Amino acid sequence: MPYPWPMSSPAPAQRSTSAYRPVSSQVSFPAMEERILEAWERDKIFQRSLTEREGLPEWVFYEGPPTANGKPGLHHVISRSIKDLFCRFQAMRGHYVHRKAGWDCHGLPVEIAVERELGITQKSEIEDRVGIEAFVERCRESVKRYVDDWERLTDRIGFWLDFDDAYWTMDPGYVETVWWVLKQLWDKHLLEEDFKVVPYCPRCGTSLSSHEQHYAGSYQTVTDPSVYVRLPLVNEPVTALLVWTTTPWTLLANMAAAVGVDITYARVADPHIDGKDLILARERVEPLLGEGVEILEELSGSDLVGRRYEPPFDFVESGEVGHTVRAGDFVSTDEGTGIVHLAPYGEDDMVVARRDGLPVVQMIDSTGHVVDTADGFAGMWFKDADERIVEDMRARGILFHSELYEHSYPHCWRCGTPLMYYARRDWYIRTSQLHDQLLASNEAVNWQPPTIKYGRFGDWLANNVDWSLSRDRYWGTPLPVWRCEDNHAVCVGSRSELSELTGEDQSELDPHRPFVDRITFGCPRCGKTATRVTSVIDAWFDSGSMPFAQWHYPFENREVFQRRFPADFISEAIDQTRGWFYSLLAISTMLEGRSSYDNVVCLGLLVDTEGRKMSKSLGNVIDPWVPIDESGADAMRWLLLTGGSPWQARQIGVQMIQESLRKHLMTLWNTYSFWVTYASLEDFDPTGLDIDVTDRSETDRWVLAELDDTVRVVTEALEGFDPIRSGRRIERFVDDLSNWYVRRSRRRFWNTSASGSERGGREEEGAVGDPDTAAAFLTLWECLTTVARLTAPFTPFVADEIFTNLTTRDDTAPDSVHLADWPAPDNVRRNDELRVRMALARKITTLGRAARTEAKVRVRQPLARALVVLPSSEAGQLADLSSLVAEELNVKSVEVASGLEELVDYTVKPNFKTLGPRYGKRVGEIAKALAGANGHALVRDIESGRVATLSLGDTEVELTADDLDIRVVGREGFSLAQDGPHGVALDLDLDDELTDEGVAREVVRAVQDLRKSSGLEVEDRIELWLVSEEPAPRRALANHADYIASEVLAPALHLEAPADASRLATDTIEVPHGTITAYLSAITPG
RNA sequence: GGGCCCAUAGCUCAGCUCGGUUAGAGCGCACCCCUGAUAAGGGUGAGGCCGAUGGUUCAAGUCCAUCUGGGCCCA
Repeated sequence: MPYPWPMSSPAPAQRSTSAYRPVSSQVSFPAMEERILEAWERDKIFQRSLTEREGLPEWVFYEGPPTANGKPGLHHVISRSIKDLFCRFQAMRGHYVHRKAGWDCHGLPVEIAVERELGITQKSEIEDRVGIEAFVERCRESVKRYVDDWERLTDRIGFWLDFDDAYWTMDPGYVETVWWVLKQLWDKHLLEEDFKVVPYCPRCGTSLSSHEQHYAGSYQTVTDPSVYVRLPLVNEPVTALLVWTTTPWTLLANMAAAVGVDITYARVADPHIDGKDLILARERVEPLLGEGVEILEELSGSDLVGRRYEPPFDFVESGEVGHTVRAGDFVSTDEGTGIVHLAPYGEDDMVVARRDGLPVVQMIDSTGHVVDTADGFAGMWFKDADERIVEDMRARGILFHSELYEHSYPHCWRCGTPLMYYARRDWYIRTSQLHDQLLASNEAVNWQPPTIKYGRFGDWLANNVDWSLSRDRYWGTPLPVWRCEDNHAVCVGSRSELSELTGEDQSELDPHRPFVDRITFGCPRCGKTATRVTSVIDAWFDSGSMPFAQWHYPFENREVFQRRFPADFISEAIDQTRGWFYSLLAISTMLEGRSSYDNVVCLGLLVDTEGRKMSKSLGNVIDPWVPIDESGADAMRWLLLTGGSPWQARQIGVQMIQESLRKHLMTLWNTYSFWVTYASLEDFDPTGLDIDVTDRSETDRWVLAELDDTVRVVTEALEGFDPIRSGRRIERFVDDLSNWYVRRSRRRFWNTSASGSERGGREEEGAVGDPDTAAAFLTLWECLTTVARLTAPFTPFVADEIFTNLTTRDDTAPDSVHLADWPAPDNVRRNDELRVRMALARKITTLGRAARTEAKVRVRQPLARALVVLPSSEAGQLADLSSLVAEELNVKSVEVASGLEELVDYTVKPNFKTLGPRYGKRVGEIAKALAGANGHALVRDIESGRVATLSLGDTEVELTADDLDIRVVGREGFSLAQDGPHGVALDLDLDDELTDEGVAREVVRAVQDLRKSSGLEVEDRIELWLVSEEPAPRRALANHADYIASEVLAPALHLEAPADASRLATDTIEVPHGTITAYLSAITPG
């Protein structure tokens, strides 16, 4: 049998009842994953993970629909992995977990991509040059363009999602449900038209909702002119109002100036122009003009109200009240001058304009350019006009001061154009009326991490403003409102309703522009022709309607909707707080009076190794296919899911993924490979084998106790949506399994393997002669199959590879780990006492190794004794495990030291945890007293079970073992490895016997090396010659010939030189007091 | 300007909910071991005033306040 086996193994579910799939310790994870994907596909494992769990309680997951108009990046992998993790976990926990895919199709991002393709720079070109129908058709194509990439990546990383039954927000059925949702709101008077100042993107030609405006990255730091302008009073030309603005272009449309009626103003001399005065808030005099400026007169705000000033530009007719001072309660003296210039570009401004009847004249058109009537500025881009406006005012002497001002300013979240605030008529959802209900809905949601709930998200809800719904665009769900010339409006909630209104069958209607725009009908109230308002709606409203619209509810699937509302679980990145998390919550609160999700895992952003957020524009996005092809999806998932808090911004690099492969997955794989290698040699079959846990060795019982603890911790952590705690526990267990259990138990697995391959006829199948060997095989098998199930939600591929292979002989086992049940805790395995004892044994071992390192004595050299210092209460714990410790340290005996008091000192410190509450402030005195006390005497008292007493001047303090923290310290000249109350010293005296044994082990090692370098297989027999000139090595060889022969599988061992050494493999071995030369050749069977 | 988050070893991160006097892991580094898991693996060690200051407390990486720096969100 060749070893290692080639990796041309068959794919998983091709079961054989006779043999395990060979496992190489050198494995290509990406290739293995590809094979498993094929097997899943072939055996329909995903479908069966659903059908086989039909009837179980549902655990409802909602997929947040991505817009597939770009390639998915690594930051998408993390959220898809998290979704998959909890879905798989809950499925194995005994739930039916439906996983319907979804695609977000509508909206500005799609339109902008198409505009770029078509070279469109002006919104008007869409209607004039391209035509709405053709444009919309391009949009429809564009959203499908990257769907393949998304499906491929989703599939490759093992995120099970039902793409065949995906919802598309552009489907007529989906749109119809959205119309139905809107109609519900209409009937509740929550959908209304209103005239407001809104953030408006002049390039896209549409207003933005507040959550779009506040979308991640939309605020950018920009430098704008900050100007102070003189507005001379008409009947008192020597005096000018001083106003401040950072948007000079708004001055073109100045309509009035506002003051606070309760603010005190001051008239001061204009420092730049002799004989002229300025008026500004008294509090602003010093910050703006410096100290020591003489106040010529104090005025109250109300004194100023009504006074007329000369406008900065004469494009706006003053009328009755234009260009006069108005009262405004929003005026503050925190910055500026305390006098606010009013223009139709601010919410506050418009309130005053409406109240006082100010002249509202738009000086900027809807494309962001200055209108024709503005002589000298006409046609300029509004931001570009700033500079010329400043110069113009400077030339006319009304500019008091100008400087550059750095501040953050909102930009269009998709095209990057600076936004304008613009007074417009738009459609709104009155979410602000639902303030309390929204907060109540949020109250019932479990947020992970919890801080979002009352922090970022709660704040957002508390400051909720009406949802600006309408967009003057083309590719979106059309707002289903028709209106006649008398302003009678009808909201249409379904296609059948539209059929009734029009008297024509509209069931086949494509509910998009321009088709819906062509539909008109007689107004039900007045009979005049009603046409649709041209707006489409915010695409966030589409995705927020998905709990309803993904099922085309209520037109179909009423029962399905009931069953799958609300979701148990959703997860997206933190940038969705104002996006999907909000739209879902708002819509379901309005319709169902509650949140549409119970648990939400909110992910942090991925940042690159320089701490910058990964984004397309920075070009620092990691292509997920690179790590997938290099290290595999499991390694990537493991790192993303367990390598740090998913909700914290994290730095990720490709080399970290390789590390996670090597460190964790390879350890697991090697352990698995180890089992399969020897189980194959032994023909071991665990099926039906049952060895009572209590009948197994201490090491077996220990590892099963650790396994049981792992099951408990991982289950609890995943129930609480904590992937990091569960991942760490799995990682630790795999490490324990590999580096302690397997290392300690290795020999038990090849106990009989020397004869295994020579057995002519196979014995009873699956029989392993030695019960201890069988117990070891079974124990490791139980650990591996259980770990496979625990890690299945994290690393679905390697878990399935391990699980299917290890259960290959069990016809009753599921065909995939993903069809298996989650492991349950087992009280028979549970053994915390043993876990504590083993921890102690490992601690002593660690100290022993440190002592060896210190003494520079290699582990192969046996030593007579290890002397262990530990509290007497622990001596019993070590007793059963001392042979294990002796073996690990290669010492003949482990002795608990007594009478070592001359060799060690003790430092005794108080255990503050117990003494603190009892003695409070006096704890310090106790510590001081202990430091000066006789350590040996105290320890003697404690060790002998007496209560130690300590005198604190006036009081006696009684101390038990629990109250003291005793640490050993090696006395000078005595080498002792120590940690806390534990210490290990080694007896370094070597007699001939020990030395000889060391020589023997050195020889074994060298011969094993030689076997290997000669290309022998592990089970090959050899003929061996060992020769030395010196007496000491010769004695060692003679004494240990049998041991050496059996260790290196040398039935023929000669302690003399071979007759003809020319064709033999050879090596010279350095040993104490001489050298040994070894020659070997393989014994050919037969 | 306001809110939230973060700051722990050279690097990437745990620990903080619930305070206990010796703060952990991996990577990297140094030295060593193992050689029947082997293009692996293991051990030992060096490396931290836990961002700063102040407070609460017998006791603070952990709780509170302020500040600094970084990030995110908002005005």
